[in-house]
Amino acid sequence: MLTPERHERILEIVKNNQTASIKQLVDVTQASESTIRRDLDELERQGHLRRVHGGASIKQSAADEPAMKDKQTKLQEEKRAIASYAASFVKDGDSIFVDAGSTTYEMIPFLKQKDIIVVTNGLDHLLALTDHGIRTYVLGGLVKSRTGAVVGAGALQNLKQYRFDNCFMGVNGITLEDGFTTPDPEEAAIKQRTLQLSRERFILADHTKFGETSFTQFADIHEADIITNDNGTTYMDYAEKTNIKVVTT
Amino acid sequence: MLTPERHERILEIVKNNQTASIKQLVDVTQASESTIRRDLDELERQGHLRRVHGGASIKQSAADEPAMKDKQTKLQEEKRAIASYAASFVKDGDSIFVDAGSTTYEMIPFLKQKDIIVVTNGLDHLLALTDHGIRTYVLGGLVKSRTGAVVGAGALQNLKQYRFDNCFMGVNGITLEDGFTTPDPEEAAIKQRTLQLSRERFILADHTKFGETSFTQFADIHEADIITNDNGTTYMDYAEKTNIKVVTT
DNA sequence: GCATATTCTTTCAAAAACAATCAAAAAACA
DNA sequence: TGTTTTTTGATTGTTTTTGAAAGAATATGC
Repeated sequence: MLTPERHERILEIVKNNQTASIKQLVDVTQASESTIRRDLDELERQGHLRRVHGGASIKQSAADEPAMKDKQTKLQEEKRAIASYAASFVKDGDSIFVDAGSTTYEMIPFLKQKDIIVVTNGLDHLLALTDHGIRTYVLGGLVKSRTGAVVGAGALQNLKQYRFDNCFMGVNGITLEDGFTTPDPEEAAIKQRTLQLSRERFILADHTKFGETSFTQFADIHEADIITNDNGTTYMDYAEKTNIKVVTT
Repeated sequence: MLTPERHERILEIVKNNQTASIKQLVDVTQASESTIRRDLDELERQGHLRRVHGGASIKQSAADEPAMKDKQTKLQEEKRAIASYAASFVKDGDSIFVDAGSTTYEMIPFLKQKDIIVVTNGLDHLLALTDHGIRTYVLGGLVKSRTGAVVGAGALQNLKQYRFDNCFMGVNGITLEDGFTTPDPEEAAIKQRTLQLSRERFILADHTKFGETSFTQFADIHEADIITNDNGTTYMDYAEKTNIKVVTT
């Protein structure tokens, strides 16, 4: 059996059973343990599976335990609900800023019908926006490969030429004391400047963001409206200091 | 058994079984191992299969429709050869501009190893560049959904802050009289400005571009070097007016 | 927590496959 | 027919892959 064929078989077995032992794979492929081990190392290096003691298992990304996956999709649904609600604040003729990030990304399908101008610093957003036929401007500057966000001095400079009716922003942490926080200072700088240029300011946040604090603050709690959803939590504390819009899912 | 017949048989076997060993093919064709090896090398070179240790396997994701696709892939290979040659002009430490367009897109894999800064106005380029871990800046401005290119007054303004060691540009038409032409005036404006900001200027053009004229001229024939490939054509006329680099494929 | 049993990593040598070369055979050509 | 070119198969030394073995690391059972 040739190497690629063996790899195929291994991947197939692992995908079907979620997991496979070395012995099992030795039986199937008629190769030695050493060879199987080397194969598994190689396949892990290529990111096709995860090596575990005694064999291999699928990468959690594929199809994880129901519990964990459920949580993931649930959060996604939550984000979509928030995004849909957020999009309802956009009127025809508006110029809006859509920040990089997964929650704001969900807004894009809901913006399709509208006659608007969108500025974004998110790479993924760009493609989706133009795909939906939305008039889109991209912020110029350095592209961070990890987050796919445009940042840096050039981007800040570039921002100055724009004024927005609304801006929509993701966030990593929200507390009454520390306000809105995010891990990356460069992205924070963009957010901060954008807020200054917008008439209406919306922060999109699912329930996991409340009570958290991240590295860099980009605004006080009262400087933007929050759009979130009903998750059993009450946001009374926040309602005193800011305008918080809660959509029920 | 004649050579073409042997090739047919080999391809057939590989396609049916996903994979085939040298021994297996020796049995079927009654040819020697050396001959089979040579066949496999040849067939791989033609892109029909993938050579692996011990034999051959099908090219993953290969849906072969020879007729229609052939012309397409041939042009693609031509573009890749040109792109590879073009990339060889980039040195460590350079700041370069890579224009939107399919030919320049092919350059990206060849830029991977280099320590450079890339500015681009191509959306597809952006993703590929960051994926390859290249330090990338995007031009800010309006995104044209059809071509995925950033254009407009903002982009022109944005360009002013940069200076390039090299710029690499696609083109739609090249003639001695009309110089370099492209259909979209807005993209032409970007090209024109970029040329002014670059120390060395390269136009990448496969053989279909010569003798054509498109709507908007962005440079005279002598204002940039041409990188193209040998396609039986002689480019003597051009050599008198400009620096034309021909890579043989 | 300790002893036992697996499993892992590293190393090494054998086996298989490889690329390069060359001369014979076949085919093409004149 | 004789010459040239191309294709082929055998041979060589080299590289890659493989399986086995020994000691280290990890998991398991009590």
